[in-house]
Amino acid sequence: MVVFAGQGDARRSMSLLWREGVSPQVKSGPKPALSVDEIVDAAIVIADADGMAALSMRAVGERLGRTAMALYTYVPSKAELLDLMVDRALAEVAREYDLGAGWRAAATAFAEDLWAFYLRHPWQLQISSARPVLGPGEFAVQETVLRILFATGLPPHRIRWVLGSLFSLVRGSAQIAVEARLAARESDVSEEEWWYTRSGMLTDLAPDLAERFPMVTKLGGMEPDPDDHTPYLEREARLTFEAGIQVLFDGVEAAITG
Amino acid sequence: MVVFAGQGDARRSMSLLWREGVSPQVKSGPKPALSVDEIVDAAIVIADADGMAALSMRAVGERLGRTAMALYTYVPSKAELLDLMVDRALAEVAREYDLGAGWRAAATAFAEDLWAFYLRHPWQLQISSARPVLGPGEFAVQETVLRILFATGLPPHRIRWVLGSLFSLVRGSAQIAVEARLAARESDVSEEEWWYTRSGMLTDLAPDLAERFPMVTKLGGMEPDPDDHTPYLEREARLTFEAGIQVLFDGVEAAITG
DNA sequence: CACGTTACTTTATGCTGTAAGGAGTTGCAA
DNA sequence: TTGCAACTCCTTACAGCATAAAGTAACGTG
Repeated sequence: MVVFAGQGDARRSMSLLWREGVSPQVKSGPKPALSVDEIVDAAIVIADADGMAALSMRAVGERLGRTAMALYTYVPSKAELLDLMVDRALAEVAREYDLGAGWRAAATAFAEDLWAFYLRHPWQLQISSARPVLGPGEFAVQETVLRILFATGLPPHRIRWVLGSLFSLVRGSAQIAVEARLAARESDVSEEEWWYTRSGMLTDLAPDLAERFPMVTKLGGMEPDPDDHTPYLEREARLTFEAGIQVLFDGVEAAITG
Repeated sequence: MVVFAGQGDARRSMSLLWREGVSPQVKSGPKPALSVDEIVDAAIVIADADGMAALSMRAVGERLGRTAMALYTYVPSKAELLDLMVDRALAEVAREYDLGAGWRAAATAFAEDLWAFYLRHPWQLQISSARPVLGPGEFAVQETVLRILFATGLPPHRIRWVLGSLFSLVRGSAQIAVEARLAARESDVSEEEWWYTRSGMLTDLAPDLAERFPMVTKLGGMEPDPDDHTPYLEREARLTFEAGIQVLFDGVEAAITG
């Protein structure tokens, strides 16, 4: 199910997000052996490697040689930890795109990087983007893409939907690619096996499939490319991504000239 | 976190999905007081009303006056129940679209209906579309949209990415709208309050925001429309949806003539 | 050296999905 | 008619989850 970021206690969450360069006040008591950053990093490592389902407070604690409860000294709750994960990961997205070759080249490069980012951090796609985290990482990404999009010369109200569509297309197609991988691993069944088994059962259970759904049949299924051993769904997702942003950018060009 | 459909035992799941018109064999033992359909319907009601987080086997059982374990007589596990929910809900999507006014009008109407469907059943967006359920409902929806898209005259390999982009755009924008609502309810904070609180804290924590992120500032935030009291994010999502599919369909037209 | 503050642990609570086993009901065969 | 197998449904139990509450140990400052 979807995880909502931005659900924890607002003030605590936000001050953790924007804690950049806060002078560590001298305090009594034992020295903290951990740090928020260490915890967030550990959580990201777990989520990257084993998926969101494996991300428990116990797991993060264990990875740092602590109990789950030890984390609560640093982080108010799991919700805030998720916020911090999201924003910290976003910080690694590139910020500088050369606009010398035009906005379209830069926008395409950005979309590529964002796609790669989601493949590196699949769990990002499982976190709702409706309630933004409003951390420095997220702002930086927005700033980056907006600098490119404003180079089109379009007014803000147009930029907004371009932004929305761009993220929808990248997230949507990346999700297919990512979940194809995740699902394969979670169920210990490769994509090929899965499809093979399922289509066999389908012809058993609904032998009239081709007549009932002629268009689906006409579209055809996986035709493996002997030269490309990327799993089918992932390749399909990739093609959708490329074609999708092309069409979007064509639309932007039309809006500019029209 | 994302829920994977299609993860349960393949054979059992598929035969439940395609059980249409299976003759109920005479069996010994007490008459079943429930049915798979009743269970699936109850689960959908719960998910519609209270969200995926509230959908537990105990909750479904309770709604039917049974214990959680009673459900396991009808359904092998929660994973299969999710498959059945997905496919059954999809069955309510309209199937007949008039192609008399051209593919574009029909495709737009379909996109509208799909958007409305996701707003009616927000939990659908929380289920991965990477591993399709392969049930009759899903096939019917695919058949419906493909009948429209094949009316463009484009070859299958082009239809595929149009299909993918269409679903990405609809799902992506619907997700924003839907999660804006969900998050508001889950946190007992209205969208306006949430934004107000957050932006207040932002100016406290990062007073140089406007200088650091000039483009974000330039894009502007929520400008409430005095005539339209739809929440901001939902309105924004709606605009993205409309503009997104327009651009997509423009691209399709270009592909046809070009 | 005592005391307050802080880091961290243990224990406990109420959720979750579901395995295991038992009770009760029904239809068919002997 | 009786016995039995098949079936529905229940209770109990378990592991794993987030996290509240309370306790212990370490540390800096008075």
